[in-house]
Amino acid sequence: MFIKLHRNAEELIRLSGGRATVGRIRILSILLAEQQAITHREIEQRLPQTLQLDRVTLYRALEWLAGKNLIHKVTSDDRVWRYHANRELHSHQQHAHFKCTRCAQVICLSDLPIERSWPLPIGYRFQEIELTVKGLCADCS
Amino acid sequence: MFIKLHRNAEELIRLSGGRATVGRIRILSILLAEQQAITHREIEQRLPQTLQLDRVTLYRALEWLAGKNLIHKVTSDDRVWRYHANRELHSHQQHAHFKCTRCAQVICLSDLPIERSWPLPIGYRFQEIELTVKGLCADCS
DNA sequence: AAATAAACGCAATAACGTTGCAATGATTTT
DNA sequence: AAAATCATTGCAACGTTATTGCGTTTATTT
Ligand SMILES: [Mn+2]
Ligand SMILES: [Mn+2]
Ligand SMILES: [Zn+2]
Ligand SMILES: [Zn+2]
Repeated sequence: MFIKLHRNAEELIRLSGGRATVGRIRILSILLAEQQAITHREIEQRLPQTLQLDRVTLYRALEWLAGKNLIHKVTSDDRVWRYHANRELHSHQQHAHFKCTRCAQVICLSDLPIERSWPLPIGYRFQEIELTVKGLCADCS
Repeated sequence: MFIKLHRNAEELIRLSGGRATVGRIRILSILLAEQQAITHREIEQRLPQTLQLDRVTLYRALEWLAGKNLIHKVTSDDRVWRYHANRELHSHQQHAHFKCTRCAQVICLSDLPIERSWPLPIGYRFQEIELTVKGLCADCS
């Protein structure tokens, strides 16, 4: 299972035209294995003891993966970025996220596509939308 | 005009059961005079030279005002809080915000009420929604 | 005017993320 | 297989936003 993700991750990285380093592969594998959007810290914790990366390296790898559209970043009111792998659905379609106000977990609401346009004042140009539903997750409610 | 806001601010503060300090009054006045949501820094800049408050005091005053529902905080992808006075419309109705991706200005889309509920996975409980439309403002587009 | 508790200012601290630069290592070329 | 190349890494320092502790000040009540 995880080995498969690992290979998949490596291929995705190569196809994006970047160097397939152990770090990048591992990070992307972790994100592919995860269903929720997780923080930099959480990714760090999921890295095996045998492969601890520097904080900075992790940040840079994530930035690179996001730039290649292999993952996306989710903003949040706690000022912490969360990262999530781009499944087929995600990559070219905007979607909403849910954040638990108690345990802070963030999930993708993949089945919640957002209309592309939105009524704005005159002269304003629409680019994208960021939507976070807040509440209690199943465990916390 | 501004003196009126000043009185209004003072009254709102007293009605909320807090001490009407010069700082709080001034801060709320500034937010009442502003149509966009502005940052801590921007509020600081709008304070008169004769009344420069400590950063911490400003943060605490804003927190207090938000707790009393006289203002609301807007989260953003630049990790900076923006603050906006609660007009009648705002206080009891959720609304969306717009952020310019070029000049970073944030405005309230007051006329864009959001449905109270939202379809969530089983077991999840809805509390509130945070919606930011991003794009270019009239000046930047 | 005195008493009281809330609010303030200052300094230190926390958290998240970024930048510069020399060392390393993945990939290509020979 | 070895050498060359340059993207990537690790480390240390830095930047920004926001928070906490604590002694002092001040708005409000008595
Ligand atoms: Mn997502
Ligand atoms: Mn608003
Ligand atoms: Zn939860
Ligand atoms: Zn703009």
